[in-house]
Amino acid sequence: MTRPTINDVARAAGVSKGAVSFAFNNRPGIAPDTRDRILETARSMGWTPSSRARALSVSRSLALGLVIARPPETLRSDPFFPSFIAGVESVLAEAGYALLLQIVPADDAGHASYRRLAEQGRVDGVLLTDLHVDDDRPALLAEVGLPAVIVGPDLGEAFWPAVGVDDGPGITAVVEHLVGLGHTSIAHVGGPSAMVHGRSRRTAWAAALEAAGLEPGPFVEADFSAEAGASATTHLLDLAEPPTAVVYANDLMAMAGLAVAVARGVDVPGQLSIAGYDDTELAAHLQPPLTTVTTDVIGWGRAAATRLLDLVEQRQSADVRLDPPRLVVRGSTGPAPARPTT
Amino acid sequence: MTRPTINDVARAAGVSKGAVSFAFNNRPGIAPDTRDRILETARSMGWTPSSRARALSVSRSLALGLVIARPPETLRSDPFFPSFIAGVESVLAEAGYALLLQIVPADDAGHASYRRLAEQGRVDGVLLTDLHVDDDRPALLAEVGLPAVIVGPDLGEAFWPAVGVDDGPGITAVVEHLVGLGHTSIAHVGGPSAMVHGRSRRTAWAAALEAAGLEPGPFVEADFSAEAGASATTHLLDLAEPPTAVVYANDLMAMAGLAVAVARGVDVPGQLSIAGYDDTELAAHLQPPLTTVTTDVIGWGRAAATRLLDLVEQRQSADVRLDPPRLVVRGSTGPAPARPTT
DNA sequence: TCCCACCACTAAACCGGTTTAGTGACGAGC
DNA sequence: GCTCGTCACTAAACCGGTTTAGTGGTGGGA
Repeated sequence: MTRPTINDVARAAGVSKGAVSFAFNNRPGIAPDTRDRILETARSMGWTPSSRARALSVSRSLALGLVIARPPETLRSDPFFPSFIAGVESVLAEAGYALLLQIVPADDAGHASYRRLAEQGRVDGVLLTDLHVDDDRPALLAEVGLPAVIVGPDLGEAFWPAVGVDDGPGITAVVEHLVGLGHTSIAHVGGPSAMVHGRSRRTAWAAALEAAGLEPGPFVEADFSAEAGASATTHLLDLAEPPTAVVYANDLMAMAGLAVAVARGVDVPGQLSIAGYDDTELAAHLQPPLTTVTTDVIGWGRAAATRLLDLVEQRQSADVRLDPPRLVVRGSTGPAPARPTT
Repeated sequence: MTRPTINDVARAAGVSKGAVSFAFNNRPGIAPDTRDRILETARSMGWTPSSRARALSVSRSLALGLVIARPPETLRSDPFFPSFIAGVESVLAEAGYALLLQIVPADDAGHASYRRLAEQGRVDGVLLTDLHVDDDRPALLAEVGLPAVIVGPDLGEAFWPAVGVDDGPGITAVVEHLVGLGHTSIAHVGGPSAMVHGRSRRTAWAAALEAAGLEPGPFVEADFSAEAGASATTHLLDLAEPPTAVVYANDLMAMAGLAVAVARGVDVPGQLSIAGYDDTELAAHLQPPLTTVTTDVIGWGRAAATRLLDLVEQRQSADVRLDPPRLVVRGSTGPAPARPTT
């Protein structure tokens, strides 16, 4: 009943365990028919090398880590991670690696988790997400000697390579779309400016407005949550001169904002155009359906995993090109109203 | 630079490596002051036992597995897993275990993944989610000798223990709430009847109607997706005698259904009451806000992890009581219209 | 005083692979 | 005929812990 070991296979095939190992990792020094005999014996006994033993002898864990330091509530509605992980997984499975996932309270941004993973030698490298503007995790990882790949736009100054689509062009496309519809007062409800993807979207929004020769519209900093999206929207609609269009940093805030507008009797898109970011499943099924930006998150996961594997296995890695974010126009955006909403 | 090993610590403390191991796993046979000296030496050298080496010598992986066999698209909007995993994680971290996550295409329900995890000895046990009515994974896991805990309602007949709140009472509460509002034609848009949590919700709905002395309302089988929720709703509203209330098996379908109703000019809740299940973050921020059912998913994750740990460590495990699902009444449900919608 | 039990600790085996050093057989070259 | 190199393989060390068997010293009881 107990799993066979390499010794059992060696004995059954009448060779030394070294030979079995050689045959399995097809290295030279084993005659073709001996190799075949060994592999066939192993197959018939149902033997697969124990990753525990392998990990110890090759001094690697054969596992990568992903630490998500966030309160689970904000994770519940995040459309990013499942797809991202699926992409990561598809690469790791092929390479014989496993993914270790930790979801921890946001307290210390997961520092303790990273430290533990490194000290215990649980993983050979980690993926770094949700990067903050002055994130000290890269330094921490450099200190404990854990290779990492930053998931998100490349900041240039980083210790580690970054993989990710720049979200700027997506926001730019949204703004250009709205400008094309005649809007001149385009607001932005952003994520926390302490977070990289909060800041980069805001920057792109501001830059696109400037490029179009428009005044910067009103900006409200929120935190990607529905609650914050709703109150930001209330705030915007209460302005003396409310914007005719709002670009939200994610779908969740946009959807909550849409509900607020509807509840106040503001016609969308007649009086107010609304755009999100993420292309959540629900976005297409709202009333009106939400104009938003879609990204190839699975491909992103694949790219990040590939890059990190190259890093831990000390391979040279090719630069991957990811599909840029793509604007999806739906019913929540329309021509600017003839005169400002009253 | 390279991590110290137990040998380095032993040498530095002037003892054998066995003594260091004893001190760390506080077993008898080490004098208190010797123990203190060893621990202090280890601390000052920053030594932590390598989980690779530990795993090999104790013949356990010190890791549990979670395989999610679903297309990532349907996972994107699933509010369950992040919270669930957070709960699991909180227990595992304390016990020194790690969580191995695999998200794989739905092809073979993850059979290959389970087999691989077992053969390679990657994990000591797995959590089984998304159980199908005639699921063969329990048999597979029994065959490969991998302990498991089924996440979901206990079916009684299973090979392995099950942990999870019964979702029946939640649906029952929704139906009773609607009956109390005077509804007599209450429809259900369910999940796939091939899935346990699809079937159990439908059964609860039918039973609650019968208990209230009502005719079974119309039922549409869907697949938990927004798309399916929308078309099911269209179908229901097209009936000669449309229902005055619809109970959806999850929030996503309910929200899509709500949008369909609004688009058709059906007043919610004036002409049609709508209820979901999950208490998604967005539910409270729709217009009208969605009546739904909330569950303590984090506690659920904790309970499942605890149970599985007890199983792999061969401990007796106490039966945990989970908070039952709780009805959250919001604006999408209201008194039944005086006469059927026309 | 001698014996025994017990305590604190060490030496070595073990987990199951990978990897290095070494060995015997065989053929080629001078 | 002897040496050398190569091939196919084996024996043993090694990864870094845990665990078992064994050992020396001390105290108590007869």
